[in-house]
Amino acid sequence: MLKKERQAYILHQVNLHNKVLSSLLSHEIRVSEDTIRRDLMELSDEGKLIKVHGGALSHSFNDVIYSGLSVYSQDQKKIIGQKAAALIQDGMFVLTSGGTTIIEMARALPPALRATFISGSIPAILEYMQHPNIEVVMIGDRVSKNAKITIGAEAIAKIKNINADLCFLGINSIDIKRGTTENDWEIAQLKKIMIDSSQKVVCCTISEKINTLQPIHICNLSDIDILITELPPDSPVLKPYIDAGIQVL
Amino acid sequence: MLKKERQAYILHQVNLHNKVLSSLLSHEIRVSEDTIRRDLMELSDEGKLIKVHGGALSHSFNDVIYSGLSVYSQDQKKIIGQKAAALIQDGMFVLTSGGTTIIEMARALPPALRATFISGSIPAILEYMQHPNIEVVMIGDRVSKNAKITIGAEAIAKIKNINADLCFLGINSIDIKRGTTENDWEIAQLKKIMIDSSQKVVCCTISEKINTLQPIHICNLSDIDILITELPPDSPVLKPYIDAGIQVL
DNA sequence: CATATTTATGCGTTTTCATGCCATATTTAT
DNA sequence: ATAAATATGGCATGAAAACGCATAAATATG
Repeated sequence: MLKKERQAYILHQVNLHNKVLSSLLSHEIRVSEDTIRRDLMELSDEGKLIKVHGGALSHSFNDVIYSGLSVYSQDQKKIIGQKAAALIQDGMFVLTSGGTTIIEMARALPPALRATFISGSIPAILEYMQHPNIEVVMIGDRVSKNAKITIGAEAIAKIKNINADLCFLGINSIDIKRGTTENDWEIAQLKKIMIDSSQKVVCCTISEKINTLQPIHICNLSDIDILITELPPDSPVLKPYIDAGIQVL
Repeated sequence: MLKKERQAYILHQVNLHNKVLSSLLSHEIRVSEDTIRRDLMELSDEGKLIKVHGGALSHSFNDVIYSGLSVYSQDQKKIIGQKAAALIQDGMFVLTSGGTTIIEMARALPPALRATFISGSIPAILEYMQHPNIEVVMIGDRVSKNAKITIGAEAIAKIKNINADLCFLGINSIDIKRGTTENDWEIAQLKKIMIDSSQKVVCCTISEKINTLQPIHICNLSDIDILITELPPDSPVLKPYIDAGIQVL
């Protein structure tokens, strides 16, 4: 069998099944795995497939995943994300909302971390999926196209059954008197339940949302354990929250 | 034998078999391999074939096998997507698996369509979310990073409670004897349940996957109502499936 | 017709290519 | 953490190609 023939066959298989395994091909074509690997390498160099450990993937296969997410990462949110990620330890069950700060948290997770992340937010789930070692659980229900999160009775019931170690909420408003507030009723319900279902509640927000209000109440300051912003904890604007018994990072 | 004769013979062989081996030709025509090589070189210079190490290939070989497939199969899938999308009517509840054909179906949905789509496939959900009028429901559970789909007991239980009008399955193997098969156990389970939970079952696949087998059984042909490929329904390869009582589009 | 000249072919030698094998990293899964 | 699978780079080997050269047949030339 000619080299080109073999490569054509491989390419055919890749396009057919979206993936090939070196070991399988080697056995099938009866050449050494070295040869297969060299072939895959060449085809990969020519851009005809994507080489991965153990075999190769078709290009169209991998395209799918990178489609939906183009969050412009602000430095402030990156800082918040890093502080938040540092709280998570191996083995934890972590419940999270959606939002850009949460996405940044997901990106800041150390690769070695082994934990379970539970969320109804599709962008968040997409980020968690990139991580090599964390277990990802999606809360199902009706999908809100705006918020890109699953909402509804089903989702709420599901979250109620969870007992998480940590809950990360990206919030849009926090106020010393009224606590955190929302402008979407369904999402407010979800966040309330998430708070109830977690041992510790962490709120993440950029500082400009501090001392702002929205119509729908989520929780009081007393329900919040940790508040994360991009500011250093001794910033004056955070003082009232520390005084209210919240740990500020 | 004259040189021209020899070259004509070689060319004939190339066009007939899509490939020739220098060694074989040399033996066949009883000239030295050098001569064959020189012939191949000349023919290659004239653009009549493609010289490779060990022999030569016909042009059509490269055209068909190489450049064709990746783009071609995308087009094929678009055709499938359109046929599939045409089956859906306002008000329907539609259960779908993941896979590239399903994605194309999602893209082919008419903007005015009002229906409810239920799936555990994240790429599929992302597509459905782009649509202005359809309701999207996500099946929750553990996320399989490979398949980008939610899998597990929870997901299965959820699907069991659904009674959908239509079920679209992107399948990787269908065979006249064994029906449809899978190589992932969890996904096979999901597909089985989806079939049980739907009035009508539609299988979508490019024709290359017809009459192929994989290890895990999903369902028999009798469970399938409609089969969609990129081929016209009267293609010979589809005949056995029509005879088996499947509606082929 | 004798003899250059071109063309086609084969042969040996040297290079290059394709492939397998192995020892050692690296990655992945358990 | 550990075992299994996979990757990497070097090396050996046989097969194919390239190159130069010799030869012989075909063709041209005076």
